[in-house]
Amino acid sequence: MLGGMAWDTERTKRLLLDAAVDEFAAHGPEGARIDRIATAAGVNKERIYPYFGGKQQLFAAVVQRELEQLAAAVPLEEPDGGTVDLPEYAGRVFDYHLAHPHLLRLLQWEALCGDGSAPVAGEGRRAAHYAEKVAAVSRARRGSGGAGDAARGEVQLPPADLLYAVIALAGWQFAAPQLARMIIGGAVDADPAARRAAVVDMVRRLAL
Amino acid sequence: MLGGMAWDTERTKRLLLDAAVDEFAAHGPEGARIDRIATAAGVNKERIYPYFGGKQQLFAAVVQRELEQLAAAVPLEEPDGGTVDLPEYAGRVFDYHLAHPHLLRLLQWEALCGDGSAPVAGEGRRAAHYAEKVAAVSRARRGSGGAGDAARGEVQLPPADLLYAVIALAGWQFAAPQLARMIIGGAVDADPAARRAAVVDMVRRLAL
DNA sequence: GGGCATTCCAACCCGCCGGTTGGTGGCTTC
DNA sequence: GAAGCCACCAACCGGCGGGTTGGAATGCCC
Repeated sequence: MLGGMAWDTERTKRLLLDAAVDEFAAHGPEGARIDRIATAAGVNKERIYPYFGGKQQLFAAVVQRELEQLAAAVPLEEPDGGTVDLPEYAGRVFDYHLAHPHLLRLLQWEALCGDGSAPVAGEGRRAAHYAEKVAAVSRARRGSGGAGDAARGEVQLPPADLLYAVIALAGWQFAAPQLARMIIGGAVDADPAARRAAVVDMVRRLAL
Repeated sequence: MLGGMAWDTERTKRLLLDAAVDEFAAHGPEGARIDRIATAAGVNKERIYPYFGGKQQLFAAVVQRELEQLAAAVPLEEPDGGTVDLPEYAGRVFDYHLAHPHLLRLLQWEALCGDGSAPVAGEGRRAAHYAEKVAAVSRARRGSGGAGDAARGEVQLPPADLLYAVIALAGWQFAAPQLARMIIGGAVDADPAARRAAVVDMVRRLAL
């Protein structure tokens, strides 16, 4: 039609996926409406079925693509040459969630709708990804362990717990904004920089 | 009929609420089915409308009741005279989530289904409740602030941030079990005591 | 016994929504 | 031009599910 360029099936699929990300993130696999996705994409809804098979498969495709984009946007190795600043990393995780609120919502829908104990799609790859991050944290901390803290009788937190804390502290206020709003007083949207600074500060204290 | 005791409207309402908790926690306000709730309660579904008004109101009633139960079961102030042990409080929050997985799921559904910025049902009371907790934390810390930490140039974390951290650290592994499983290696179910200890330890470090 | 409220049962209405189908026209390839 | 795929449009189907209604049984109060 007005877009003119027919014959580009990849573009059609991409338009559908783009619209589906918004719709699924907003309403979840149950509440999402096929018609809304098609309308938002500027594509007829029937196109979904030859390309993806149905609503559930479209949701799976959306989650998969978002995870791939995450893996591409957040590389394992630090680009600046190997030094790992964990509090700053927490800040970047916060930034990512702030800029891409879809991902966490999709993961929450996945957690809520799926069986809690059953492995999710692509769990193997994703677990390996996190194991790599834990290893990176462990590597980075081995050198930076201050003797002063050791003198205080403190034992460092296990790297996995630390990574868990980073993700929880950075992510919780996006996952449960109504709680964060009621506790903090202002929403995340009110002053993102302050929230980011708080997360960075908390991780800094934990990483001692 | 078989229950015999008709005429006990409170009992009927309670039966409906009990069944609704399970149904809503499992499927959310959209995916929940009125018929399933009524059947599980052993009550006819029409009873819902005179008592609660509809599906959404029933969901709100369920959330409210569960929150009241949490507040009653996990007080912040020690009953033995007002001392506040924040790490231990985090541990008790963890215990509560472990024993009552419904609550956090309900809050997640609420967060996902509701408009992110619009106030949720009963937000005023709930916000006041959290403000009270923040005040208690603030009161408790004023005395315990170690001079040693001040000598190190450390400023204490704001009480609200601290309470936020407690709730986030204790709750995240129940809210996103698949992430926790992939990061930590074992699920929460595998070794709850270890996870609890980790949460308590992290809060202890933050509360310094 | 006569009102009145509560509950059960059993349909029923109606809108929504996932998915399908048939027809038309355009673009590409041969 | 003929064949074939791609996309649009429009209508349609069928089931599901929230919510409603009417009728009958039962217990409470006067």
